[in-house]
Amino acid sequence: MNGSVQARLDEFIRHKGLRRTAQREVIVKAVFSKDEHFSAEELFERVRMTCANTSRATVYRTLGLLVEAGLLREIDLGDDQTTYDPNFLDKPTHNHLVCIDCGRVVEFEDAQLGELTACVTQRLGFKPIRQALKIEATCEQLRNHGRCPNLIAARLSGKRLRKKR
Amino acid sequence: MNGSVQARLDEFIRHKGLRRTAQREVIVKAVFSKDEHFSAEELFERVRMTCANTSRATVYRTLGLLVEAGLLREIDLGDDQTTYDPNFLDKPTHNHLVCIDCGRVVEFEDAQLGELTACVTQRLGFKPIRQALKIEATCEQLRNHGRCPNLIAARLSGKRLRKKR
DNA sequence: GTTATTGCAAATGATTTGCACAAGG
DNA sequence: CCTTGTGCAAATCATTTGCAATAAC
Repeated sequence: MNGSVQARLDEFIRHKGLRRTAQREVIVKAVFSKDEHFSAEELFERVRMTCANTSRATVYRTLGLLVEAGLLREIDLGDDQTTYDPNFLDKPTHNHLVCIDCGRVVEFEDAQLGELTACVTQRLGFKPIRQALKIEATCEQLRNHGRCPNLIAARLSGKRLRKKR
Repeated sequence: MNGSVQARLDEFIRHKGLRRTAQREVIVKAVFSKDEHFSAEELFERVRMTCANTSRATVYRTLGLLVEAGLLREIDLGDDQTTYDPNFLDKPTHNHLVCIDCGRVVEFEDAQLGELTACVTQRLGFKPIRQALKIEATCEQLRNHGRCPNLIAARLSGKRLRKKR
């Protein structure tokens, strides 16, 4: 899959008359090396481990490029920084549940949901392009027991804790 | 309705051992005088028309208070500033469609949607607290004719244009 | 050789905060 | 009075941008 991403980015780059660079390659690898959500700063740190000479500015610029190319999506988790989600290539229509207790993010897909929003959108006179559902919820495990080690969530993908300023 | 908001805020203020002030009253009036979405800056300007001596800081602080009291909701419209939505008292479960062409925001309610997300949430082992669905779409009118004076949208509420930086 | 790209540091812009003064209860 | 609220200006902090140097093609 990683390879396919590179290919699709190359295509995009060629199409727009842009250029392949070492930095972009490193950054793309870092972005798609995990299925975790991340912030620009976190990505910057991850990139720095591999390639010491890559600037924050280039990370930001490349993120913009990936989003424009449709390979990466910005999502809103309710905090002050933009979160990036690399999983839309695999699951183009997934949505997010955020645990208010621990901040864990659970991705889920639901076919009915897509149909429903398509319906609503057309009824209003529009053509649906994309949708984002964010559910905020509390963890049942936490209420019943002490902690929030939600097993289901652990099995699913996104599981990053986030701090509000 | 405006009166009821003041009453609910007073209750909240008393409960928390806070104080009623002229500024808070002015700001609350400005917030709930229209059903339009707004940014902190826009509200600040609106408040300034009535009451010249109210600072931006107080506007921000009061917005925080209203959100905490559950009278006002922050929503994400995809731009860089927080948008506030005063319509959740009347329509506690409404969601938003954003027209990509013109930035217009249309509010809509859908009972099925609520049931569906409640279902999904429980299936994942959580207790739903709140949800936010944002649909991004293009205007059919625009594609067929020249402009985007979508009649349906005009009839519904939120209709503020927003600028990306 | 052109033209896009990068790194750096400075700029931006929304939001927050420290503090001395004002005002609610 | 005692504590919370306010205005002001300065501080934050994520993100963007101008620019000279560097590297694709």
